[in-house]
Amino acid sequence: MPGDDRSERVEDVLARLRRNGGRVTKARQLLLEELFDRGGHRTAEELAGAVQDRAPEVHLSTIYRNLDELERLGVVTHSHMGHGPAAYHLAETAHPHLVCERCGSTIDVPDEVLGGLMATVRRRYGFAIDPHHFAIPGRCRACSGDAGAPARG
Amino acid sequence: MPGDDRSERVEDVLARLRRNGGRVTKARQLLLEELFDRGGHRTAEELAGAVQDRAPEVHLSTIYRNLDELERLGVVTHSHMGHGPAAYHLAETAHPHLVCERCGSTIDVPDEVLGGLMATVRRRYGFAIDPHHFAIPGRCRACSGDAGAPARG
DNA sequence: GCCTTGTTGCGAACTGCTCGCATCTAGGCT
DNA sequence: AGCCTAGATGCGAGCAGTTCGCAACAAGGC
Repeated sequence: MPGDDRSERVEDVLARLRRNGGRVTKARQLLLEELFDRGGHRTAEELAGAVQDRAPEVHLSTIYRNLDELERLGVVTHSHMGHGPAAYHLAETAHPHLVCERCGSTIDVPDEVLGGLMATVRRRYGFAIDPHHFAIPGRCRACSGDAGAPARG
Repeated sequence: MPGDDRSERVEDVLARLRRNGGRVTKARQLLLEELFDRGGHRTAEELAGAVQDRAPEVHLSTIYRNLDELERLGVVTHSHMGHGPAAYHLAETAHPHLVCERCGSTIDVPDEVLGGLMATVRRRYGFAIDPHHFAIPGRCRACSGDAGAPARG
């Protein structure tokens, strides 16, 4: 079972939190369990929903605050996926995203796909791209095939 | 004077608008003049301000609606520059942007900088990147030099 | 000039997120 | 076990950016 690994990791983060003068609360525990359990990208709202299944009193603003805190600790990061809400995920599993502007589907790509661009931009402009913070918009295979009416501007 | 050229281009768009069953209104005229006159990237609010200098009654929502309309006509596009408001500009002058997450400065780069990435992603995933719709975040030369406290998360 | 229909001004609504504040509680100290 | 204090929470209000509904308005074909 990877569950043990999971709770070990959760404990780990909670310990780090405590060492930094933070406290271990139910909201934090549940949020971390969610994050380590299911991984993937989830919006703050989705995470709040999942946490609220087990502790309905946890407020969305608490989720945001805790995600912020965890981001400061380097445990999670968020990426902006197109026009909608941001997606949060474990920092260690971060990777660039392609998101289709028409159907909304996302494709996870390995870091190395951006390697060339990052090198070029660093060389030419001294600019260090943050490859995970934003999604790369465009049209997926299916949606660039049919030139039909766009699903959204 | 490039003014002649400008008003010619404005007339052109207005004619196209009319041909599509649209009407030429003061708000549209002024907005187009702003866009063709100064170019660059400007937020809806900035454009509204500029238009309102000459016609104070023009409402921000009218600016949004007209920018939408002009986008549908292919005259303007918008890009999302980091966390703030969107930047609108003439479609013909669109180009990718690098924006520094720390100091907010932006660097305009030529399309060809993204050429390699676009080719790779098209080949590997059949995904057609829209290179202008989102800014590429990271750290500019100055801000990646000093590793100091980030100006924002 | 008239009429039709696209456009406008206005404010209210909406989304995604942040803040202020009174209350609560984790957890170190005893 | 109980106390205390500072961090965390719940809640609602607030905010930025944008969209919407609607009655009033006006462009431009007739």
